[in-house]
Amino acid sequence: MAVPSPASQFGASPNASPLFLREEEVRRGVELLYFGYTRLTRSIDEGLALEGLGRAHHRALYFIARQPDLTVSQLLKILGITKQSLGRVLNDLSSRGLVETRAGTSDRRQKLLRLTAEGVAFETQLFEALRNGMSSAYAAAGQESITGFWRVLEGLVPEEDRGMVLKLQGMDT
Amino acid sequence: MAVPSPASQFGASPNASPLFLREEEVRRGVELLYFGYTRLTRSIDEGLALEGLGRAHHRALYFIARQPDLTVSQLLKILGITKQSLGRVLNDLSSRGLVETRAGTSDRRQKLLRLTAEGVAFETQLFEALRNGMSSAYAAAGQESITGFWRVLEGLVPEEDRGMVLKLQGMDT
DNA sequence: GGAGATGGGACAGCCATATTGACGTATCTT
DNA sequence: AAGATACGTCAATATGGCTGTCCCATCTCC
Repeated sequence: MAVPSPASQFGASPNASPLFLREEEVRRGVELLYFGYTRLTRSIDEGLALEGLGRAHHRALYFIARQPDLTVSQLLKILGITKQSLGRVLNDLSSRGLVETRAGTSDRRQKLLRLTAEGVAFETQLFEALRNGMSSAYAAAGQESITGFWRVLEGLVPEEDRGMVLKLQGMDT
Repeated sequence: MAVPSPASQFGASPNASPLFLREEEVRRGVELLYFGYTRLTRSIDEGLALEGLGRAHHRALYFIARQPDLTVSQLLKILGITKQSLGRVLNDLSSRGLVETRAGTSDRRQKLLRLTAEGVAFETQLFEALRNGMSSAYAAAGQESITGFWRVLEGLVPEEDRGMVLKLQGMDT
C-alpha cells in the first residue's frame, strides 16, 4: 500500500534507515507504558468514586500505606507536587477518617502520617484491583519477563530519584 | 526495628504470610510503573512549554505522528477522552499550524488527521527526549529485559484494547 | 537566650484537562 | 426521504495541579 509508514511521514523509507528498528522499539515502549499505566490506573476509579475521591487521593493513600509514619515532606518528595496541592488531598483524607497524624518523636514539627483502620481497609480494597491487574500480567508473562520489566522501569527513573524508589521497596543498597 | 513493615501495618508479620512476596512484587511493579511513567512524561514538559502546550496536546500529536491519516474517532478511541476534550486540543494544534485535516476519501464525513511539516518537526523534537530516556533504560537493561518489559505491559492492557495497541505497532496478528 | 532555618498549614487566585448534556450540520446508508 | 453516523460547538462543572504570600511552632546554632 502507498499509505505512509508510521512516524515516517516525511522521512526516508522506513526499512532503509538503520535507526528504524530502534525508533520502533522506543515507540513501542512509550505506547505500552502509556496504555499499561493508564489502564491499570483506571481499574481503581470505580472504587475511588464510591468514596467521592480521586486518583490524587489514592496516590497519597498508597504511599502512606506503603511506608507508615512517613512525614509530609517525604510524601511531597515522592509525589512531586506542591504542599498546597498535597494539603488539600490530606485534608480530604483525614476528614474522612482514612489518615491520621502524630507529631514526630525526634522532631515535633514533623507530622507522621499513617492510615487509620478504615484507611487500611480502603487501601486494601483498592489494592485488590491493582493486584488483579498486575498479577495476571505477571502470570501471563512469566518470571523472567517480570525482572526485565522491573529493570527497564528502573532505568527510566532518573539517578537522583532512584534511591527513593528502591528505598520504598526495602532495597536500601 | 519495631517499625511496622510496609503495607502490613495491621497485618501479620510480613515474612509469615505466603502472599507476602507476591504482594511485594505487585507493589514493586505498581511503583516502578508510576515512577517510570511520570518521569518519562516529565521529560517533554519543557519542550511543550516552549509552545505553550500541555501533555494532552502531546498525546494527540504523538498518535497522529504515529498513524498519519487516522480519523478523529480513531484518535478518540485511542485517547479514551470525550470529543469535547479532544476538540479543544485539536483546535489548539491546528491553530498553531501543527496539524491539518482533510476530508476522508471513501467517507467525506471523516476528517483525516496528519501533521504539517512543522508538526513533524515539533513531534520529532519532543520524541528526542522520549528516545533518550527509553534508549538509556533499554541499554542498561539489555535485550532480554526489553522483551520482558513489553510482555508484562501487554498483559496490563485489557483484552478489548490490545488489538488497538498492537495495530499501532504494525502487529496486526 | 535569641536569631534564623525548617516543617507544616492556610488563603487567594489561576490554569490545564477532563466531564456531562444538548444541539447543529454534513454526509452516508437503506 | 428517513435515520444513523462523523464531527463540531456552547455551556457548565469537577479535579488536580500551580504561584504567591503569610503564618505558627519548633529546632539548631551562636
